[in-house]
Amino acid sequence: MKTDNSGAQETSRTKENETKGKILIAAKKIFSEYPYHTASIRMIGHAAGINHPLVAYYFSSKATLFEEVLADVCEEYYKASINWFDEISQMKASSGFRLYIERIMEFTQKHPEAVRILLLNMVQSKESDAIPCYQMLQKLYERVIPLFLKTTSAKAEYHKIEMFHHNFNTLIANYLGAGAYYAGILGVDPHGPEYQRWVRENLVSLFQPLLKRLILGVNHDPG
Amino acid sequence: MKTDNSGAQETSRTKENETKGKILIAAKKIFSEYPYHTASIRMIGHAAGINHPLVAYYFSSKATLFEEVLADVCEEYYKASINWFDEISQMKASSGFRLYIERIMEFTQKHPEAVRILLLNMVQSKESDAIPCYQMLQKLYERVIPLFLKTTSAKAEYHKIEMFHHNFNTLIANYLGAGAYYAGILGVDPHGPEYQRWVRENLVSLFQPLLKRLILGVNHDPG
DNA sequence: AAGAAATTTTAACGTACGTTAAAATAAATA
DNA sequence: TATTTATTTTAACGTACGTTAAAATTTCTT
Repeated sequence: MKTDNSGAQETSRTKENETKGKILIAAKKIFSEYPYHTASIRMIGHAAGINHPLVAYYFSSKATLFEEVLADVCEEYYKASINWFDEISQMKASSGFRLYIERIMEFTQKHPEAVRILLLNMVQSKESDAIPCYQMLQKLYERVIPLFLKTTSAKAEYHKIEMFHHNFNTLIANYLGAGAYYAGILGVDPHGPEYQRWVRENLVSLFQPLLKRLILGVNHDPG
Repeated sequence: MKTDNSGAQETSRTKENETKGKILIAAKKIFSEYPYHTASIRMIGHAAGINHPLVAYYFSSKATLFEEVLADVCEEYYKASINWFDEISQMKASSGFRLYIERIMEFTQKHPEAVRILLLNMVQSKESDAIPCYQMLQKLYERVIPLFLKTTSAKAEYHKIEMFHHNFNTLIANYLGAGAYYAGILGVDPHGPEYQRWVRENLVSLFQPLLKRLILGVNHDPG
């Protein structure tokens, strides 16, 4: 049995946690490579180096495993976000924004799972066969808005800030999560510095001016 | 046999074309609801009201059928684009852009297939199990850039115009193709006028100022 | 109307899926 | 050490997949 985790023996839980951990790591990898309905327990078992029915011993179903992975990567992303905003809180808007983009790009290169899982499962087919925990995907970026508000003390109406946020996160998610698509069009290597530079320059030049106006609360474009 | 289509009898091809047409319509629907590897010949057969092996009688493989559907929707989109640019060619930039967005939104509401197929298959898992005709997806929007250049006589460097184009098309594809995701976050109906208004207002306010500068060839933000 | 050709149906192939059950092994307890 | 418990392996279930082959049916040609 794997219930009853209350205190006492520590060594006894080692084996279980080891295997469960291996499964979670493998599942994170597979679910960030294939959409939920294409990713399979067998792939995950193979990636974890175990027999696939062992997955069922630790997770009651595929949906449960997916939920746990999703909660993991969302939390990981949220905690990183807190750090980024903390780091730029004393900087001026323009340089702070540049650094924020730098951080989010570094992070996504190291931990592409959140953004990939989002892109792979965002487009729903039918309500009936929706992926588990769809709301968690919807909250992935949404939770960051309060951090933005607190750090920047932006004066613009919430409506405008929300738009900015969706635009920025949608673009960065696509450019970093579907790099092969865009880099292919641009004719560069999706993992090379050229593409990274393109994404950075693009996002900065598009959003930097807008961000300034959001923070000041200026309504219209001055051009 | 279904080869030998050379002239002469017209009536003899009726039945074949009818069924083939039904399959193409059904395939377009299914491929725009499910990613390539999740969509199935059986689903398509069911949607077309025929036995699924009959699909194999008209299309040599699932990949071939997908390619034909993809070529169809891409051509449909490209032809529509020509009309939009034609319509706005004599207008001033700001009102022309508004109308362009209006047209692209109308079109996508009526023909969501291109944008949905793009979003559903854009994120590649492995080169090994890539979806067929991935390049066609990559060319979907790219082909429109020359139309933009010709119509607007934009003065900015190609690099900047290309960025604008990817940003605009990525956002509109996501907002229109994954409406359930964003409308869910915003708390509105993805098919209602509220959401449509949000997308329109958002895109216009983000890209309108930038477009003006692209056409004039001004390099930096005046804010 | 008879025969040939095109179209549709039925049946089946090998493979993969998520999940369950039971057997086999490893670890902990007494 | 004996035995109970936890973990892992093996085998199997029912279902769905793309594709092929062979029958059955419809349509066209003569």
